[in-house]
Amino acid sequence: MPKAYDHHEAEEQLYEWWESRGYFKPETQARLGQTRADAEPFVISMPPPNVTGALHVGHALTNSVEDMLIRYNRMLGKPTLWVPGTDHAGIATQNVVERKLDEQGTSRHALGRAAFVSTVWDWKDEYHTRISAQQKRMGISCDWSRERFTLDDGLSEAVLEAFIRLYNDGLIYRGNYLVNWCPRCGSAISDLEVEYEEVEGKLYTFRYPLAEGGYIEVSTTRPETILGDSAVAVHPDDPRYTALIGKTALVPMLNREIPVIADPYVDPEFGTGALKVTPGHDPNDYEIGKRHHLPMINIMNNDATLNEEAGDYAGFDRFEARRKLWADMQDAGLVVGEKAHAHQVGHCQRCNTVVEPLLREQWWMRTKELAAPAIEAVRTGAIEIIPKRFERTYFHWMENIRDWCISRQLWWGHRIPIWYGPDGHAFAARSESDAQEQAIAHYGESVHLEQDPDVLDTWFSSGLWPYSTLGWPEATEDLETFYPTTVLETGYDILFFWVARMVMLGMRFTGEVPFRKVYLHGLVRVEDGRKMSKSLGNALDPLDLIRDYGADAMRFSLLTAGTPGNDLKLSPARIEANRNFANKIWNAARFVILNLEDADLDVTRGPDPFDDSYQLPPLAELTLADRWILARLQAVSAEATRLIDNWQIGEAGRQLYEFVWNEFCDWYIEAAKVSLYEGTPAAAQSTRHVLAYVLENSLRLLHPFMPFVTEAIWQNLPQLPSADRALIISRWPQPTGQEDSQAVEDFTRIQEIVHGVRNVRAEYGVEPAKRIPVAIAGAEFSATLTAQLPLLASLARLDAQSTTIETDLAAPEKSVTVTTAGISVYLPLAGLVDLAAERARLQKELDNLNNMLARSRGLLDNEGFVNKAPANVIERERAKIEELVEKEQQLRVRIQEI
RNA sequence: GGGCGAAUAGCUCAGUUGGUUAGAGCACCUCGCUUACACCGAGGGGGUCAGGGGUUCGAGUCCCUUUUCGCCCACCA
Repeated sequence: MPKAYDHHEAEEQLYEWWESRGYFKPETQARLGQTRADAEPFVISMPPPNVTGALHVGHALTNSVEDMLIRYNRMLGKPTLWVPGTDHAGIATQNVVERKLDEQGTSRHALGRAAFVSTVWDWKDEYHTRISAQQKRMGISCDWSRERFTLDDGLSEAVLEAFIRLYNDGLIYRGNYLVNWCPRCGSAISDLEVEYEEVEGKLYTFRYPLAEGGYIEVSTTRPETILGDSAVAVHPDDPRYTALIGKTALVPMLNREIPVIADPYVDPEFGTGALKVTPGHDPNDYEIGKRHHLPMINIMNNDATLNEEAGDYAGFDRFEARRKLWADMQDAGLVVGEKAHAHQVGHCQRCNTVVEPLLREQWWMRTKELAAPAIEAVRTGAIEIIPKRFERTYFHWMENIRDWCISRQLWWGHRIPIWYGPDGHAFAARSESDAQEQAIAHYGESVHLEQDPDVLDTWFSSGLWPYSTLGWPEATEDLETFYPTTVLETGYDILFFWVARMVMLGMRFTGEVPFRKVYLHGLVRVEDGRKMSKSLGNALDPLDLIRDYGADAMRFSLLTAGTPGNDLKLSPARIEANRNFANKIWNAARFVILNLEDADLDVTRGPDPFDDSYQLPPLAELTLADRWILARLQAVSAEATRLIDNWQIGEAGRQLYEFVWNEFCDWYIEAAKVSLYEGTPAAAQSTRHVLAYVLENSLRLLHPFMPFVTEAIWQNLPQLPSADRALIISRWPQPTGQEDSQAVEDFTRIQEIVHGVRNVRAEYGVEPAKRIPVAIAGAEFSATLTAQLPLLASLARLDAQSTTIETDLAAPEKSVTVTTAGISVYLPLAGLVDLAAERARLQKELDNLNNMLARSRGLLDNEGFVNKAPANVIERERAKIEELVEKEQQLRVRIQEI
C-alpha cells in the first residue's frame, strides 16, 4: 500500500468492478444470499436530471445522500433498488438547443419540427452520456439496467395512459383562459414557472375621458394595456365616483366606448381609486370582466407585439407601444404624471423574459379533486415529509391549488394525444389509428384528423416517475415488488413542481402513495452564501472536485456540511480537509495491515452466511486500551445507527469522523504500539485482533459515506473478508449492547494524565524526545497505573525505569504537579522549575476548580434541583463534586508545600 | 400581506425528547520529519451562543418580543 491514498487509481476501477459484479442490482443481492427473505425492499427513484447540460454540485448532493441511504440499507440486508434516469426537460432543453441553433445562424423554424426534434435527440444523447459518466464518477450504486428516460417508449406509454384516463374522467379539459405567456418561448407556462421579481417600474397616471365630457383619473403600470381596456371600475361605495357609475368612457387614442362600472374589488385607497379593467391581460381584471360580462379583448400576438386590436399601435413590441402610446397621450393632454413604483413582475423561469398574461386556448388539469387524497396522505402520515416543517408548506400549496396548465407550445416533449375532427371534435387516443376508429364511430365515416400540435408540460411525465419507471401501466413484477417506493429524496425547491404532483398522480393511478418518506435537502451555495450559478462563474464543477480531492471527499463534505432542509455552503477548504480524512483512514489501515502481515490471525466469521462479520474470538489478554476502543466502537456504531435512522445523516458522519480520527488513530493506534512492540505475545495477538476488528467495523460504518476509500482498503485486508466478498455488500455493524464502563473510566483517566503531562512538558519547554521520570501518588488507582505504566510512558514520554508509583508519596522538590481526581503526578523538572510560576499555575487551576465546585454545590444545595432533576443527573453532579473535592485538596496541599 | 429558515470562535458550520466546564474543520500561535500518515503529530489562544423579556431546579436548546439577513407563497392597479 502506498503512503498516500491515490483516489485516481482506486475510484474508477472499483466502480467498474462493483458494477460488473452486479452489486447494484437487487437480483444479485438475492442470488448472493445478501437479503433476508422477510425484509421490506428499500427503493429510491432517482430524481431524473435534466438532459440540458452537465451535472452541478446540487446533483452531487442528491447523489451523495441517496447513495448513502442505498448503501446503508443494502448493508442492512434489505433488497435495495435505486432506479436511475434522466428527464427530457421540455422547455429547458428546447431552449438550450435553440440557443445553439441561433449561434449557428439557424432556428427551429428553419429546420422544421421533425428535423428540430431529431437535433434535440442528438443533444440528449450527448448529454445523457456525459451525465451518466459523471454519475459513475461520483460512485452512485444505482441499477443501470433499469435506467429510464422520460421520453422512452415505456414512459411515453405511461404518459398516454395517464392523459387518456384523466381526460376520460373529466380531469383534463381544454379552455380559453388567461394564461402565463412567455413571448420568447412562444408558449404558455404554468403558475409555478413564473418567477416574480421586484422591478423598479413606474406608476403612470392619466385621464380617462368620459363620453359626456370630463374624465376620471386612473393609474396603471402597463399603459399599453389601455388599448385592451373593457371598463373603468370604481368602488361602489366611493362617494367621489358614485355619480359616474354607468357612464361611458372612451379608450384613449382608440375612442372605443367602455362602461364605468362598480366593483368591490377596487381599493379606493390605492392610486386614484379608479381602476382600468383589462380582462384580456390581467388576472384580476379577468375576474372583474367575468363578473360584469365585459368583452375579453386580446391585444397581443404570441411574440408580444400588438395586434390589430391596438389600432395604430399594431405591430409594435409591447414596450415600444408603451412608450409610443404614452407619448401620444401626453400630446393629447391625457397624462397626469408618472412616478417610480416598485412592483412584482413575473418572469419566465427558463428564459427570464417578462411574462404576459393573455388569453389562449390551453389544456388544463383539474387539480382540486386530485389534491384531496394527496393532502390526506400527508395528514395521516402515510407520507412523511422530512423535515416536518415542509408539511406546512405542502398543505398550504395543496389547499390553495389551482388548475394546472399542462399544454406547451413546444416541439420537444410528449405530444398531446388528442386528434381533432373536421368540426373540431376531440378524440383522445393512443395513436392516430385509434383516433380514426373513434372518429368512424362518431361520424360514421373516416375523416381527416389533425393531432393537437402541443406537447405536455415536462412535469407531467416526471409526475408519473416512481411507477412509470417500474413498468406502469403494465402490471410488471418490478411494480409489484418495488412499489410503493421507500424514500423520495430531493431538494426542497421542487416540492411543488415535482413532489406534490407525484403524490397527486400517484394516488390517482396506483391507489397508493408513491413513496413513504420525502427527505428534502437544502440548496448548495458558495462560501459567500450566494447561489451557485454558471452565469456568476462561481459554480463548482463536481468533476473538478472529484479530480482534485476524490469523490469520497466531495461526498463526505456534502453529507456533513449541513442539516436536512437547510442550505449548505461548500468550500474547497472543507473538501480538502475531508480528502485528508480519506488519507487518514488509508494510513490507519496501512498501520493495521502492516502489523498483521506476519501474524497468523485466526479470523472467524459469523455462522450465518448472511452475516460474515468478523467475530472477535475470546481474548484472554485484552489490554485496557483494547477494551476501551471496543467499548467506544460499540457506542459510536449504536449512535451512528440511531442518527441515520433519525435522518441525521450529517451528524452521523461527523461522529464517525471524530471516532476514527481522534479515538482510533490518535489514541488507540498509539496505545496499540505499546502492546504490539512491548507486550506479551498473547497481548500483542489480542491487540492485532482488536486493531483488525475495529478497522473492519470502521470501514463498514464509513462505507455509505466514503465508498471508494473504504472498499479500496477492504480489498487490501489480508485474511479478513473472503476474496469474493465486497465491502459494498457486507453487513452494517450490529450494536452488541456490550458496554465496558470500567475500561472507559480507566482509559479516560490515563488520557487525562497523558494530556496533563504533555501540557506541562510543552509549557516548560521540555525537549520532545526527552524521557522524563515522574513520581505518581496514585491512591486507589495505583495498581491500575502500575499496570498501565508502559502505556503512560509511551504516550507521555516518561522514563518508566525511574518512575515510581505509590498509593501516597511526597512530592519531590522542585517538581511540577499534574492532578487528576485522586492522582497527583509530579514531574521533577530540575533546573526548569520556577516555584513562583508553578504556584501561580496551580493557583489558577485551583480557582477554576473552585468555580466549578461552587456551581455544582449550588445545584445540590438547591431543593428544586434535588427534588426535580432526574436521578442520573443528580448522581453525576455528586460524583463530580467528589472528584473536584479530591482534586481541590491535592492542589491546595501542593500549593502550600511550595 | 402571510409563512418558513438563519443569527454560536476570525471564517464555514455542528450541537433533535432542556442536564458535565458549548464542539469540529479551516485560519492563528509554540513545538516536533518519534518505524501508519507533514494530506501528519503534540500543546495553545480565541465564544456574555444577535438584543430584551419569560417558563424552569436548570435554557445555545422551550415560549414571547425586537433587530438583521435569506427563502417561499400571495391578484393590489
